[in-house]
Amino acid sequence: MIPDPEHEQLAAFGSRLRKARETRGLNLHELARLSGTSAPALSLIENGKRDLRLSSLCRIAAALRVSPGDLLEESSHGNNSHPQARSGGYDLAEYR
Amino acid sequence: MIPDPEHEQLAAFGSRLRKARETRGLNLHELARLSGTSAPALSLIENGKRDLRLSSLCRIAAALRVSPGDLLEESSHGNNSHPQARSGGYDLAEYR
DNA sequence: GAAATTTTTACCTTTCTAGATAAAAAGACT
DNA sequence: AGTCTTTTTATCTAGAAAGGTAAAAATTTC
Repeated sequence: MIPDPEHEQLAAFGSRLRKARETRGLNLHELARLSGTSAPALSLIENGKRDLRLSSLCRIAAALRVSPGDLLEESSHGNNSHPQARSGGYDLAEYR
Repeated sequence: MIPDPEHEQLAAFGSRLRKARETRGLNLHELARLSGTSAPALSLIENGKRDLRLSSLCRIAAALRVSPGDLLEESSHGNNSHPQARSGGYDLAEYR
């Protein structure tokens, strides 16, 4: 059930998605119709309780008229801050 | 079987991923070990033949020391060109 | 405070990601 | 040519995404 550093990522993604949707003035039902992802699924995703496929992410982003990357980075509207600041949390194996 | 505009997105993602991996001088086996996604799966993903979960995308990006968004936008190394240029192709339902 | 809308949760089913393993194909090196 | 490395493909299995539907919470509106 989502190992935790990942849950953090999904939660952050979810809140950006929610913000983008609300900016658009859409409710879950409307976004569901536009994106092809059901409203219950969207609810889970926005709350960081469900993982989603890249293809779903792209469909949702298209429905919101934002680029897929905008839903992954901070700020939905342009501002590209941290160039290489790895957001932290992740600590996999090291290169060698 | 991936509806097609999506296959295009996945294929584009895959080639950016491959480029990023090769830039890092990693082979599939090494990236598999670093990311937790198996080499066969990575091969399918890089060739646009398999969808992947957002959580997997984030793990892979972390293993490559790039931000997840960098694998979705053009250019794997820093240069953030087109701010809002919707790449085109998508044409879902319209707002109303 | 009741009614309507929106969101969340639950249950069920189908489909697909993803790992493991192995084997085949492709490339690289001597 | 033959060997080693890297990548691709195939098969099998487990587990999770995602849709549908419906019902329960939570918000909003009158």
